[in-house]
Amino acid sequence: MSIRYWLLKTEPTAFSIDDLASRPGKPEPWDGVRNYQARNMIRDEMKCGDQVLIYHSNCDQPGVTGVATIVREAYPDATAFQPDHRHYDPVSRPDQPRWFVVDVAFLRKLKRTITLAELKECPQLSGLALIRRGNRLSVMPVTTAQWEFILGLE
DNA sequence: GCCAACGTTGGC
DNA sequence: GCCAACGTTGGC
Repeated sequence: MSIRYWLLKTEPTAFSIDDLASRPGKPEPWDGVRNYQARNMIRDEMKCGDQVLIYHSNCDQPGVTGVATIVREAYPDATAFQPDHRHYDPVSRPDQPRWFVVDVAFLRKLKRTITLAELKECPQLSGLALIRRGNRLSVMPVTTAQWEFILGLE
């Protein structure tokens, strides 16, 4: 089975590609995902060696900013167990976790941000969940063709 | 800051 | 199980 490709959204004020780049060799748990569809992909489908596009949302220039790779497969999201944490979920318990993370490691930052506006104009990406109106999914699969096309825009 | 789109909650 | 109310996401 060959590797798969994904896109992960993050708000750069919370965690950005620069944050990831500043911790070379230090994997980061991709925590805080609280959506079942996204959770299922994290828990069931993302594998070590898969590659991910890092996407910045809710910022001046929404778009793809970098590339990372998965270095640890799903394990429980510890932030859900912490009452003081922004992502605390009392229903998720250590003996029966509801939310999961994978660890991602920095690969590279793109030379420029490939903006959402730009991606929207590409008919080759019409099937990508990101550009569908009203889309809120924070984790989504990217096909090999979409992956190569997006990085080809760099 | 606005607001459309979407997901979740909870009364019934 | 329905669905209105509410909260969140996230582009603009």
